[in-house]
Amino acid sequence: MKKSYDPHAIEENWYRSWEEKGYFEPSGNGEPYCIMLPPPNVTGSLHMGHAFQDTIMDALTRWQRMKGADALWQPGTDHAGIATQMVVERQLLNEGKSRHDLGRDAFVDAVWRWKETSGDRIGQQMRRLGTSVDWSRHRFTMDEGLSKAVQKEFITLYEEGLIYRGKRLVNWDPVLHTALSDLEVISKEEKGHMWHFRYPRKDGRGHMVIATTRPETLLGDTALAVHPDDERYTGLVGTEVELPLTGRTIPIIADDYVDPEFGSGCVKITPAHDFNDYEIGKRHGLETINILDDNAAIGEEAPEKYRGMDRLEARKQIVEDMKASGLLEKIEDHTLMIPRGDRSHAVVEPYLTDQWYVKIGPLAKPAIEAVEDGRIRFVPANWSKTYFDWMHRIEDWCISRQLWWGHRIPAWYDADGNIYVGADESDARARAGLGEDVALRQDEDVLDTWFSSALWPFSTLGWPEQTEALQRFYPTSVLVTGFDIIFFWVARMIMMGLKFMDDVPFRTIYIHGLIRDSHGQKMSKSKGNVLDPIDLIDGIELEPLIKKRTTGLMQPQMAPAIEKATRKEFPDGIPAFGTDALRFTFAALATTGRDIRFDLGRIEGYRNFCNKLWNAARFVMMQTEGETLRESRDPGTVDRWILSRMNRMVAEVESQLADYRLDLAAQALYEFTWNEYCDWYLELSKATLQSDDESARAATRHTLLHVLETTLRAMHPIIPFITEEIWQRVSPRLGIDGETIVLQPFPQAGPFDQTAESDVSWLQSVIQGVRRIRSELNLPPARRLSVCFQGGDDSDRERYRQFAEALASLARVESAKWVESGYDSSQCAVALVGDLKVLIPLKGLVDVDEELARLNKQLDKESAELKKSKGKLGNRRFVDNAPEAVVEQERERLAAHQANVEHLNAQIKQMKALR
RNA sequence: GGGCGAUUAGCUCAGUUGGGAGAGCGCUGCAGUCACAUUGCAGAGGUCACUGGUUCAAGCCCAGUAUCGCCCA
Repeated sequence: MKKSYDPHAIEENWYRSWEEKGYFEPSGNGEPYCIMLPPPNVTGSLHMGHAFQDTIMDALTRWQRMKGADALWQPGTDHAGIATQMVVERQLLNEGKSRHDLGRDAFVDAVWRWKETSGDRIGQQMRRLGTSVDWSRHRFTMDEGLSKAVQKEFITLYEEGLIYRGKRLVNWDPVLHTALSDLEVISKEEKGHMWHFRYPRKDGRGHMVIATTRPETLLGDTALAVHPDDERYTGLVGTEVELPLTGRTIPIIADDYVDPEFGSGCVKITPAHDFNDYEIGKRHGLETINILDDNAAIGEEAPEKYRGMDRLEARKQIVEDMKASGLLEKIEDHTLMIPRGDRSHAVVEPYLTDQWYVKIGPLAKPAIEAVEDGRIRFVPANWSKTYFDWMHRIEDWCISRQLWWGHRIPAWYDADGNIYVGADESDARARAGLGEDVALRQDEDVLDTWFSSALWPFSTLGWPEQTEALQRFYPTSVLVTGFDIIFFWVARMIMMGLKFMDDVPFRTIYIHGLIRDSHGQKMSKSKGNVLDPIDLIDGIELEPLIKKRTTGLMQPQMAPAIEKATRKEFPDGIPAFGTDALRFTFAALATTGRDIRFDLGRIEGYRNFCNKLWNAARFVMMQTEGETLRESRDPGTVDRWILSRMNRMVAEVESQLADYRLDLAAQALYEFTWNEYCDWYLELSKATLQSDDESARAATRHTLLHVLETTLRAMHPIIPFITEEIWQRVSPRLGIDGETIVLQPFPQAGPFDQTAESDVSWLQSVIQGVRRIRSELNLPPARRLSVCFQGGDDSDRERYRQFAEALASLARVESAKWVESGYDSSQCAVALVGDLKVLIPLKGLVDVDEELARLNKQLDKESAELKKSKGKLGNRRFVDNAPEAVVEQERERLAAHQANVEHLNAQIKQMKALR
């Protein structure tokens, strides 16, 4: 084995071998266990969020597979309607073409081609991460089978009256020319203005003042509204005002919606361009005048002067014109919420169009109940509140998108606009009993991508066919996802699962946090703070990293700032940490919090851990090469100790994984491996391996291998590569035949050995006592020391007999002897282990003052503890009320502190006498 | 305005039914042929945000305050 852990050398080939040999396919035996990969964008690439999530899913899947479950991790990709279409359109734009130049069919072909050529990039990256998905079952939302599922979904819901077509205000993206669902619109505060305008009263007796943030909508006003109880306007309701610049007059109406405290208490109503106004318009039977076109420029229904102007241009002109007419009262700075499309970042307009909707109420109700009654469980449980909060206020879902890339809506229209729905045109005719003579044209629009991914947990398993896989793996075991898509995706899968499969899509929803950068900032291309998981695995030099972060920016002017920040944060680039270190880091970061800061220090630490493991294995291999080993029938205390500690670790890992606490599982593995196996067992084994006791040597070798092999299996779900690499070398020495650790059984915790644990704990205390004295008195580590033991009982003597060699080797004790209670310890430093005093004769080795300082420090500590204990036990109510065990524990502590204080006082007195 | 969350060592975070506050990183000192310097040994470092309450006992339970964050309107 190489002297240092070199991830590159060992990760290279294992994945290919695992995949080729089909280890990741369900075995067909055992309890079904299934995780659905949340499908990434087919043309996307792996980011930190994916890598984090994949690590969690892989750890769970590998763990279950090793436990004998029939484990399926189902992979696939999503066609990501808008995002993908935008990418291809942008490419066309580089050639000076638009999708309209190509036409629909050619454009869709172009997207398919790009999907093929851009390749399965994310799949390749997932392989680098070691994800144990069953690639042979890979699915894509636009595959034939999944497209059939979408058609069935649409037709069924339509026929049950749960899908309808309606003219409604939608969020209109004027750049992408499509409707967006509420969730695709991001509202943020931006600086703007509040314009105060005068609308002249028709009776000529003054004017009404209204305030607006969007002057251009004036052209579409069809009323002014005041609060019915607002005394200022009581007599005016029902009268009319002139709508400036249009030659129209509009009524003043009364509606509760108006806040009389806000502004003048009078608001303009533009039903065609504002969601609230639309509702008011409906209540009062107001006309809706659509003044915009698809580009959000002023359209046909507006006064001729403004037609064709962009909305912002029109805004300027209207303000000018109002000013010129003396109708502009004032302009104030104002901060307001601006809605933007999450893909195009264009300001979204409320816009009146025909769209398809899912009537959500009947679907939401059972979906709420499924979580209420525990058929679905959120982990952490608190997320159910977020889910309920949203589900109780959910509104009908706009599912049509004015795009070309996606599942085309399976609806046809005749010349009169009647709707026919079916799997294809002839099916639609057949369902309606319509002859061939009636001409039909298909709806131009496609369905929201989430309309297909809502079916993911069963469409990937073959639905609507009743496949074996569907029978076996639905409902799936756990969904692993981020809280940011609880509404987008999770809720919709639950609704559709219950609707079409009559059962929940998953039993558990494990919600993990979002990975942020080391400063807590969200990682984003525009901020230039993204980390590529592959760069953490392979490493990257500073210059390529800067180039990567500054090319293809939406705002190229940010490049210098990004470069500067990158140079500062990664002056030497990013070293290669390897996949296992990255995965261990993700596991360790998988706490219950919602934000996760990713810091390079962390991954470096876990890379070091991998190196530690590597070198421990190297040591074990060196010690066992060509040697006999045999499992002892009567293992020594130290062997029994490490086995007991190992069993505790295994039990802990098992229970933490079952609780989705990968952080605590990782911690248990880390602590056991480093702080117990390496720091103590390996060190203790060195003495045994050099002893004359052949059978003890053989037993120790066996234990070294056995504990390592077991630990490797416990770690494998989190760090698959290094564990496989080492296991391949270690397992033959134990006579284990198996071609891979992937399919080995997960360890089961054996019994704990309390006696061995206490014995070794004693040994550790003695060693640490000696080491502390050595360190605090600046005695060189290499100097061998003589020690004397004083006090203690038979068990101390027995333990000393047992551990003399270990003590010699780990504490560098040259000789040790027992002395009587009357022994003059005035020239000794003392360590206390229970009733036992460990004396180190100093013979002028050390400064008396230093030793006194050391003793006084200890005395202060002990005195403080003693005082605490005394206080507690002196409290009648504590003694009376606390459980007996707690009181007893306190009494023991008191006694120990008491004794320690006495010993230390005596020692200090002797020391002082020497001065 | 509604909902959710956070506040613990210099930093990032664990802390289970209430019963002597922990880890990693960083910091200080010592250690260079021995599995590993990607290391070892030892150490320093805490008003558990604040106020009040419950309790024999509160980081943990309850009420309130402050600061910060996320989601929704």
